[in-house]
Amino acid sequence: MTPPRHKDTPSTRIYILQQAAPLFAKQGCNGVSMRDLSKAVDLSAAAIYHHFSDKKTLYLEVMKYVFLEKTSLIEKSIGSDGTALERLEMFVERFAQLLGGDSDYRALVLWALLDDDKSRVKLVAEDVFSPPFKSVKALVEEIDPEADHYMLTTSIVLLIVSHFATIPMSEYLPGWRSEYGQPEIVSKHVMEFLTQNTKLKANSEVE
Amino acid sequence: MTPPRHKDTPSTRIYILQQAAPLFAKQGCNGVSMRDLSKAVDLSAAAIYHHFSDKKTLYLEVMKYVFLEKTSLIEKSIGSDGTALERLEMFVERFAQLLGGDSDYRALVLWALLDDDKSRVKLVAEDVFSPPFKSVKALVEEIDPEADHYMLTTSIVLLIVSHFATIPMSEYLPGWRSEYGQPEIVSKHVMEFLTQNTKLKANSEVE
DNA sequence: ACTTCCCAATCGAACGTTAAGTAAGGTGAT
DNA sequence: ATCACCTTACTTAACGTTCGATTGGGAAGT
Repeated sequence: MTPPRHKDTPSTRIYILQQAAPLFAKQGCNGVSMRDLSKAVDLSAAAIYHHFSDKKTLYLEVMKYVFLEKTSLIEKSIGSDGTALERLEMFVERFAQLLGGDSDYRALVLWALLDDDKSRVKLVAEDVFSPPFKSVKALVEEIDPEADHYMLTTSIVLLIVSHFATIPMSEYLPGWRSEYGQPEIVSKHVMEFLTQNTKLKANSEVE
Repeated sequence: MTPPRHKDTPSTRIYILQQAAPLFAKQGCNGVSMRDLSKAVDLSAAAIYHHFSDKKTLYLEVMKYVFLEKTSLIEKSIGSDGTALERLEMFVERFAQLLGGDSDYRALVLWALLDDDKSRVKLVAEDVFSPPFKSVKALVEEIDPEADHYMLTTSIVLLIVSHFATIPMSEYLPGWRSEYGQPEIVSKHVMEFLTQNTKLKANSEVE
């Protein structure tokens, strides 16, 4: 793909963000130079500075772009039809699908976790992850009012994220099979893990 | 702490590794320069090259040092006394204690996951994580012969790791309380998550 | 319609800084 | 006198960023 010069397409800015995302995902902010990036977008480094004030800003904009685009999909996946448990299952499946299909996304989540810049961590947490987290937590509360909702919600989300995030290393662990990287397998496993939990199951059977 | 010059203490090499670990944990390999490191050890940058051939090697040695030291503790924590479930619980507690008490360790695990250098990922996976992973997997097999042992083992380990690894971000999520960072709370939560799973519970009750 | 001007967008070149790594030599214990 | 260990001074390359010049399309004036 070539950069949109002049009036071809509306925004070179977004084109840069899109090309930068996989680079930052693979190598992190420090691992990508403006020259690397300029090659990827087929523009001079100076041209990039016309659209972004500096590298840190660009990196943050990439994060926002990738996260806001994808994370809004997650929230939408928590529909309003069916029981709370069914809706949770729907979320688990869609979220696994999203993470499995976009290795940039899952890598950027890890980079965000390791970010040395506290303000950037805070921004990502509050602006990006808080809304869907709240939604899932509400579901969990509905399913099991007695549980520690924060802990339980975190566990559910982290189980899915980490199964995908650890793929690069999992491949070298004893017993790995390639299908473990498939979203359907992961979401099925996580749901079994959850629904065979008596706490969760009690409310949909005993009552 | 000052560097062990000449004959003060046996090994400057290990002193360097120890001082480098927290730096690499906080900023990653790319985020730490040899100058940063030389200030931290109060030696010239050139002196470091007397002990390590280059930065990549040094980084790998730091990983090995931190991981091998700590991970051998994990394997030892999987004792041979008691039922398989009791031994699993012991592992969960000790592992949580380890992760909770050493933020360098948990950050370095994440850095290892994001490493762009495949050979380094492979080395860490095979030399460091495979042995304890095998031990835990054996426990899981004993507890529930029917389960997908790989998946289940991964989930257990990842639940613990990720609860700690995400602390820097979790603090900004709605509902966070500081005690969620305590190892006892995390291990208790994980064990509840596990033992209330009918699959696992079935074998210690129904049979 | 033609000229004029403007400005976003881009470039190559260069800035000053910092990176990893090297060279050559000094010091002190054995 | 050797050798492990450390120093200062250096090289070379790459970094983020800035500069001044150039381009080409759109708006405005005539």
